[in-house]
Amino acid sequence: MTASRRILVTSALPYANGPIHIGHLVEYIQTDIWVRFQKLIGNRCIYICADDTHGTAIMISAKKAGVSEEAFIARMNGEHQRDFAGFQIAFDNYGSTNCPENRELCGQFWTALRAAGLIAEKDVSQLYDPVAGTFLADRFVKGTCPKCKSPNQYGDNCDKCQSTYTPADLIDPVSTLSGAKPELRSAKHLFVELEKLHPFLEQWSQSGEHLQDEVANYLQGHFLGEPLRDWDISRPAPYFGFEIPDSPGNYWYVWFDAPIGYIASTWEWAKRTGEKLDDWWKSTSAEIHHFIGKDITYFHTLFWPGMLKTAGFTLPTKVHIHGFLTVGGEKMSKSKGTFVMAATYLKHLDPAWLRYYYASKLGPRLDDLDLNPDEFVNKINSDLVGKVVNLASRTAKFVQTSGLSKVYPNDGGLFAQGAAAGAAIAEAYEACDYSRAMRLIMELADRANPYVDEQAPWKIAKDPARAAELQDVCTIALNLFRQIAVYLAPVLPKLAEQAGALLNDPLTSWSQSQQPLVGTPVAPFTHLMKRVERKDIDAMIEESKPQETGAASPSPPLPLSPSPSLDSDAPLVAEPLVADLISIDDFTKVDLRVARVVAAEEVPEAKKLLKLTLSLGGDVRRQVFAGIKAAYKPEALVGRLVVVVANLQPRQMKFGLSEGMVTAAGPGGTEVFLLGLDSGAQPGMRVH
RNA sequence: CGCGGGGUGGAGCAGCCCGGUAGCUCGCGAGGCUCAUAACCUCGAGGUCGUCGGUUCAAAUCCGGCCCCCGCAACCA
Repeated sequence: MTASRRILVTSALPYANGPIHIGHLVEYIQTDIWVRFQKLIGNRCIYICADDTHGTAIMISAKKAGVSEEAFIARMNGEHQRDFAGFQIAFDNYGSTNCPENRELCGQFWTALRAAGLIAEKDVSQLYDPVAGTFLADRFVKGTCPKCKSPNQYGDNCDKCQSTYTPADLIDPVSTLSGAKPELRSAKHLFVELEKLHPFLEQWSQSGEHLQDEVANYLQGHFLGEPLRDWDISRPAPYFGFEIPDSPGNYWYVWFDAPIGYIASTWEWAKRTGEKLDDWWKSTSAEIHHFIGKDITYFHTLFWPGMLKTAGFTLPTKVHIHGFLTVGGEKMSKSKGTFVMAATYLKHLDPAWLRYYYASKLGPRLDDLDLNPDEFVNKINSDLVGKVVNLASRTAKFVQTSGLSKVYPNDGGLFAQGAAAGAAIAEAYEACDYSRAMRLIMELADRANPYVDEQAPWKIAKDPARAAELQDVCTIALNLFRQIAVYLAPVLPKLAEQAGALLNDPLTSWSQSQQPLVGTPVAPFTHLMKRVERKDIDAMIEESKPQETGAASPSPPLPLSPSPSLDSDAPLVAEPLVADLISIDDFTKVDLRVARVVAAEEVPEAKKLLKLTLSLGGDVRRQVFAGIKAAYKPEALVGRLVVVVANLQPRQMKFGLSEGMVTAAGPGGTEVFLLGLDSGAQPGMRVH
């Protein structure tokens, strides 16, 4: 804490295709706490973010909503900003990747990449789906591996022989979107030859300064051990994004312009505040800190540093990567109501609770963070309400008229002890080890409450002759409270504000934790924080269950009376009806058959698969691997009838050949519902 | 042998880098207090620190083998 640092902080840009949920908030709360901490200790720190607005998904969503892309992302931007504000996440600028500054900067990066000889232009044949009217991304194409001839491989690599290739190399490709046979269309594509930056990326990522150890390790093991593949950064029209100036008809892939959005948003901020962009992005004295989730590690630790390096911008000082949110030990689930939108949370619960809860569980590493409702209630009520806030609420009223003592009384070293703890707490904040910081802070509260108990101000208060003593005791208790409020200010800005108001001295600086406050008046005490009630959490989860999944449209609550016509629309939202009509001939191409499960067994090493042996009548047997392990016990399946796609191309899987597909409804995981048949059906019967 | 993280009283965690009486929060039991949002304080029960072996005077802590759990990846045709 010597000379003030200049720090630019970003969180990942949320995609403008859906609302903010409590999983997103892990990152924004983590980042906001770090930023507030930096500001509190006197560093110059700005927090930059924006909506990520480009790409095919946005196009589709806008079309579905019947509005222009611009209107769609504008509305989403408003919702996002509202949600973030609700959680006291305070950006210095919140922009959009669809802004003129970003277009301009993309051009700069592009020019630099060209000049550095990193852009390869290749006329390649890409697969185009004539039915869906779009080019096909790798994962939407399947076919036979050109190397080992394994059938049914995805477009970019073969899981049988591990070789990689492009989708156009596949033999007999099929579009997974429409099932149509893709056409080969020749188009110019633009690639970044990342391998040319290999030495730099190796050095940068392995230096031990910029990445968490396990991340550096991961990169070394997964990518840096072999040549880096060219990165295809252009997409042909139609595409919502920026057209590439020297390549008409081609657009920058969303992942090209998204991180540049960090700079564009900074630029907006700079214009507004009279700052110079280069002081932050082309400066050796400014630090850049990115906070991201582990899912986008690749982009931020390889492509992005490579792009920055090439274009002459400041490299990230540090990329802070966090894990995902689980709820009750499981992935967030829409059907279980644990996929809670930010707006839904705010309807039921106090944002400060989530901020503190996340803080108390966040460490400096990539572990997933579990939100456990019981623990949530517990932590908030006992830590915040029972310990911290209680210090003020049990003493403030005794000094409402007298104010704080003029001289700080002898407290047996309590305040000094707390002040001394500040260094370790600050260190923990700096290292993103918030759980440690919270632990250290709670130790202070655990020392303060026994003090109050010992002094028993409520007894002193009964004797008017001991007024000075009473004032002293409460001065001490309130100072200990204030000290804790300063330490918690990055996490609980509102509490810090309230504490400042209570003692008539706004909390604005970490240094206020080092000096006791004396002689100020004390405002009438009002509740600083409510207790959490379990029923509020339950109500929130309940509300998140049925129709809350509807992306942008705030759906009106359904009537409570049960009515068969009022099924939830969640499944349709998750998987919209297919618009393209098919002919009866198309349908009859699919040979659906009744089959009897004659054997079902676990595949021990497989996580999702059961191995089924099906009888299609007579002695026709099929071996099928079905992804239903989480939903069905093998013994429960033997003997039952299922509907199977009998003429599906066999697929070589890790554990054997799968010769068909068992039909089922549901999103997957534990929610898989096999089709059944009324009694009388016989194996081998065709389904029409 | 795909990569990584972890197994410490009922729950969640700290301690492990730098070996030496096993600690915190919650929960539980008993008592106290009554200022405070059924908040607060004191005391107590409860752990052979996953397992086996090695190093050492001494191992939760260092080394090796094994088992189990969780992410990612791979297998929901």
